[in-house]
Amino acid sequence: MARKTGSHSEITGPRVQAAALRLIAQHGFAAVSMRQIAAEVGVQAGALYNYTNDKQTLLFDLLRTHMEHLLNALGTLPETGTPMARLEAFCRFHIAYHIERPDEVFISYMELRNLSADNFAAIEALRRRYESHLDAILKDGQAAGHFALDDARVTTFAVIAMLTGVNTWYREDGPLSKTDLADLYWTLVRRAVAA
Amino acid sequence: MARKTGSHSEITGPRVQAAALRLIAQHGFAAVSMRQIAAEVGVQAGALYNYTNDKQTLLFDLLRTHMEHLLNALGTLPETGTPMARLEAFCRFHIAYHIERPDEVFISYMELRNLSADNFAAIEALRRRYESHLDAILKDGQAAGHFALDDARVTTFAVIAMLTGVNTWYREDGPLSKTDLADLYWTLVRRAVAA
DNA sequence: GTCTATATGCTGATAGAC
DNA sequence: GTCTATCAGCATATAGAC
Repeated sequence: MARKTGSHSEITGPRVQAAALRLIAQHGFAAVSMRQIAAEVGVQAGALYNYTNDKQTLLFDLLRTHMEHLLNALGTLPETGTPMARLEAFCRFHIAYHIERPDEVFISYMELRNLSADNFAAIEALRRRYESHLDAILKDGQAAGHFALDDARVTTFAVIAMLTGVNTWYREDGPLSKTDLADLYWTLVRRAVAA
Repeated sequence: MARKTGSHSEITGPRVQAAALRLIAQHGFAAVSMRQIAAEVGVQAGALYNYTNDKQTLLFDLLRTHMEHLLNALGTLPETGTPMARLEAFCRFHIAYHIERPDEVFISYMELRNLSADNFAAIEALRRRYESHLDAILKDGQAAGHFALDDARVTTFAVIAMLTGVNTWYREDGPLSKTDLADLYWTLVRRAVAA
């Protein structure tokens, strides 16, 4: 299998994504230059444009890929069971996924401002799909009398904000195991919504 | 009272702060240039350096001022009453203050990355002082048997994240009044912590 | 206190050699 | 697919006139 001239790697594309993700999470999109990303990968800046049309597209692809992975993973959760069981599964999933991918989560909240209008709309649509999953669970549980909610939509925002907040303080080398963590948050959510 | 030569305003300093706040909240610190801030104020870029040593200091002063105002306002809350009453007062205060100053809150979370190490440490210390206020209420209520908390520290993080999340979706021209909003969040918090 | 002018360096992106 | 070289523009910050 002949390589093309000058190719030193079969996987430069993913390495560009990984470098961009790490650097943008650390310094912010506007503060990171294409040259910095190239240096992290070990190529010259011009070579990056074999893998992205421009810097904006690079950011958009990072966010879109993250949201699609998140939605795919969400899709593997069982859709049967009581609303309470489904809510617990969602909460544990959300925490586990977010702890596992802090950089992706971080830039998906922090860099929305730096998306073009079209790209922003696309990411927001994916985010709404994710939130609507929780919203549906809450409304089902409300209708079945398992939950006592004054406003399901607000509860969705509140629960997601609370759970996502773990990324601002949780450290894997700290005193709490991931199971402890999920148990603590689940207890808070359960008590907040239970009838 | 003689003005100095070329002075066109007694309040350029505050106007610089306000312009920087608005632009940074909208576009991000690294994406906003001193020229943009100057244009918003109506002066040339060089004139900004009469009011700040450099761009970094401008950001730091915005965040420090916000945190100090927040702590001062927090200090006006009554420190007497049951832990439940103090918790309710804190929650309503936090939501009201954050809704009232969305730009300041936004940059205080988003631009921490762009602070120098020393400046970051200073802002983090102020933030910890704020969080410790809620932590103290939770621990008092726990000790008095009014709250049932598995972990007061985690509950502090969870409650603050949940309440701060209002800024990501709440709009004053939407269907919910500020009172409705505070009532909804307070209900969630109360049920999550009550014994 | 604000202006103009400038020093110095970095930016995103492209062209063409290999 | 990666390199080098380059374009045209904008960045922060400062100096000195007024």
